[in-house]
Amino acid sequence: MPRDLATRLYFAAIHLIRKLRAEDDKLGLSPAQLSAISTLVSRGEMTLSEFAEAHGVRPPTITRLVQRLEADGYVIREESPSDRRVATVRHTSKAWTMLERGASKRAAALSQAMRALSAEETDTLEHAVEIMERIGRERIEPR
Amino acid sequence: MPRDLATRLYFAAIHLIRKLRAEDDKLGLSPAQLSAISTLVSRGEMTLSEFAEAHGVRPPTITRLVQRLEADGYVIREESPSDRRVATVRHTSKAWTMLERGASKRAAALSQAMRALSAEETDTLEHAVEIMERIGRERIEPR
DNA sequence: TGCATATAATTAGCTTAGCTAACCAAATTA
DNA sequence: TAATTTGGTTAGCTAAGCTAATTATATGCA
Repeated sequence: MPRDLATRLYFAAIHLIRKLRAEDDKLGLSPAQLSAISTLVSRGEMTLSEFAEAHGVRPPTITRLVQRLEADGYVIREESPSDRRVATVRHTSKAWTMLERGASKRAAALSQAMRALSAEETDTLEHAVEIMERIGRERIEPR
Repeated sequence: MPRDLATRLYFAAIHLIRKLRAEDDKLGLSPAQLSAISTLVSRGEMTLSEFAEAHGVRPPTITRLVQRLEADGYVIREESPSDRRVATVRHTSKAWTMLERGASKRAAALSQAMRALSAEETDTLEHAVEIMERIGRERIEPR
């Protein structure tokens, strides 16, 4: 197994997420929908192109995702008055409420594992999450 | 945005992964295939049921995934001699080589972000990854 | 022994998420 | 004004996930 930090972080993140996915099923949202909503909530209103970039997918994928999320009441689409080609999206209060509800489910699912952590380990994780959040927001340029 | 640690860790992990996904495309493997291979490599030979559980999917999904991975030369299936219902899987050297190759791609993609980290932040991340790896291996019981 | 039940995996058939290519409509530029 | 560029959508495909039903082998018990 490759041992560089980037790779270990990557696979640790993947496996952790796959573990928790079952919990999210109970919210009635797919992983992609949940991830998209969390991006929108943390970054605020965006155009569809910006949303696609932030979510890491191609435009057609965002078009369909937003159609679904709008139909389900999690986001609102608006046409830009200045440029009629452009559409913007923002989240609804329902989206926020849903994330809150999911938070308690995930916390419950992780509570056993989390309880076993020392205060020092919790601090480490806390700090690491800040770093990961920062990296996750950065743009990685294609080569 | 909900602010408990479990949720922040979860979304930070999701967004980080989605960022790096484009890199993995170049390996010619889907995220699910890559994740499955990394699980198999780190845990060693397993039955299909165990593999499904470890990978976090239902049996039919593993059946198809393994068919694909076997056809592509990343895993080998074997029938259990003691119980003819059971099949086991293990990874090939090709799987290992591919992970190595992916590691350098990811490292390159992250290098910009990683270079910006202080030694102390790298340490924090290193330690946090160990914790995440541990949590990721634990079984989360359904309720 | 022999039948009933349990277990491991597969097959069938569905939905969602991703992609590229092709397209439409609005904005910009020559 | 015509040509080009840009933002988004449509069409059509593949892969990954699911549940329900099926097949084949093991196990348990009368």
